[in-house]
Amino acid sequence: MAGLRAKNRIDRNSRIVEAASELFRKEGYEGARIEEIAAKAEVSVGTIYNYYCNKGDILVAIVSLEVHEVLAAGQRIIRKPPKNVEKAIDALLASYIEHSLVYLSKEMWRQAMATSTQQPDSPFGKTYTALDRDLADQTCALIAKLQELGLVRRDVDGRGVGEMIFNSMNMMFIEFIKREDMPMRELRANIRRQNRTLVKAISG
Amino acid sequence: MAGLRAKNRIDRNSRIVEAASELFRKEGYEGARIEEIAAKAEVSVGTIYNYYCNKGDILVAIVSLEVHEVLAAGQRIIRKPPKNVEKAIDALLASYIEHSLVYLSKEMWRQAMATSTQQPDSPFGKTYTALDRDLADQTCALIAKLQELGLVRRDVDGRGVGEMIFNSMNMMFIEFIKREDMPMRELRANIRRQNRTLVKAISG
DNA sequence: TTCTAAATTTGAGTCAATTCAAATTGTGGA
DNA sequence: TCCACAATTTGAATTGACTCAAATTTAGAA
Repeated sequence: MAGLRAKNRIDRNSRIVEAASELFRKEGYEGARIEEIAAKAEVSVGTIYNYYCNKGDILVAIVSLEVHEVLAAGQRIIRKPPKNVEKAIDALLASYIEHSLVYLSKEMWRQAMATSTQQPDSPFGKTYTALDRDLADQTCALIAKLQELGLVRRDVDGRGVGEMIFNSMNMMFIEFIKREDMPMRELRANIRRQNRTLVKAISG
Repeated sequence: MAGLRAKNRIDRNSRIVEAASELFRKEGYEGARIEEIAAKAEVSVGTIYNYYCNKGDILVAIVSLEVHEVLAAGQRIIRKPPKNVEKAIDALLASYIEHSLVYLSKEMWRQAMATSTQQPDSPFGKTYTALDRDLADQTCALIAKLQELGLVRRDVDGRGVGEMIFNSMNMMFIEFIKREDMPMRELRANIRRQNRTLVKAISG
C-alpha cells in the first residue's frame, strides 16, 4: 500500500479546495467561515491550517488553478497571433480578461490580491507573485514572437515593452475588480486606448 | 461656546491618528492592537470605531497625509520640469518614490494597499482610490506641460500615455513594497528601463 | 505480525477585531 | 438656569480566525 499517506493528503487537500471554492462562491469570501469549510470538507479546522497558513491562502490556491488555464489559453494565442500588432496584443489581453471571471467573482479577486499583497512571503503569496510573473513573461513572449514575425521592430526592448503593457493592464484590472459596476467592455476599451501610442511606436 | 462637540471631534480624531501612527511604526501594523491605540489616544475602543470603520481605515488615513505631501512636491516639479522628457518624467516618479518611505514602512504600505483593495467602498478605500487617481492625474499633467513646452509631440494622447506611465510605475512600486529586500535604486532603474521606449516615441 | 516513532489530525481554547445597548455629554429652547 | 433630546462615548460581550498539546494514524523495522 505504497503511499496511503500521500494519497490521503491529495484527497483531503482537494476536498478542502472544493469546499472552499463552493462556499466562497455561495457566501462570499468574508461570509464563508473556516468551520463551515472544514465541515463541508469533512476535516477538522486544524487540518485546514495544516494545509494552508490562513484563509487567504486557500483562496489564492483557487486563483492559481484559474490562472493556469488562462496561461494555457495564452499559449495558443502566441502560437498563432493575429497578423497585426494591435490586434495581437488585444487578443492576448482580452483572453486574460474574458477568462478572469469564470471561476472567480470580483470579490474573490479583491481578496486574493489583498492577501498576496499583505503576505508576500507566505507560500501562496509567493505563488500569486509567481503567477503574475508568468503572465508578464507571456506578454513579453508575445512581443518577442511579433518581432520574429517582423511585425514589431527588432530594435525595441521587447522585455521593457512587454512588462509595461502587462503592468498597465494589471493596474486597470485592479481598478476593474474594485468597481463592482464597471463592465468588462469598459476595461477593454481603456486598455486599448492606453496601449495605442506604444503600439504605434513599436510597429515595424 | 460654539462647537465644543466639533472641537472635541477634531481633537479626538487627531489623537487617534497620532497614537496609531506611533504604534504602527513601533510595533508594526499587525502588532499594534486597537486597545493599545485606544489607550494611547485616551479614548475607548468603541470611539475608534466611531471614527474609522476598521483597523485598515486608520492606516489609510495616515497614508492620505503622506500622499498629500507627495502631491505638493509633485506640483513643484511640474511647475519647472527638467527640459528633457526622460529627465522630467524620471524626476517626478523619483520624487514619488523617494518620499514613499519617509513616514510609512513597506509593511504599512502593504497593509494600506491590501485594505483599499479589500474594501474599495469603505470611506477610506475611496480615499485611497482617489489619491491614486490624483497621482495619475498629476503624471498626466506633467505630460501635458511637456507638450506645452514643445518637448512632447502634440499629436500623442497625453492622457493615455500619462496613465500608462503611472500605472506601470504603480505596479513596480507594488513589487517593491512586497520585496522587503529590494532597494530603491533597483526600483528606479526598472522604471527608467520600462519607460524608455515610450519616452523615445513621444519625444518631439 | 507487532511495535515504535514520525507524521498528521483534532477541536477546545486563545486572541484580537468588531459590535451594540447602556451611559454620558453637548446643544438649544423655555 | 434647567430640561429634554440628540449625538457621542463606553467597554463588556460577541465573533471568527488561528494555535497547540493530546490523540490518532501510517510507515516500516524487527
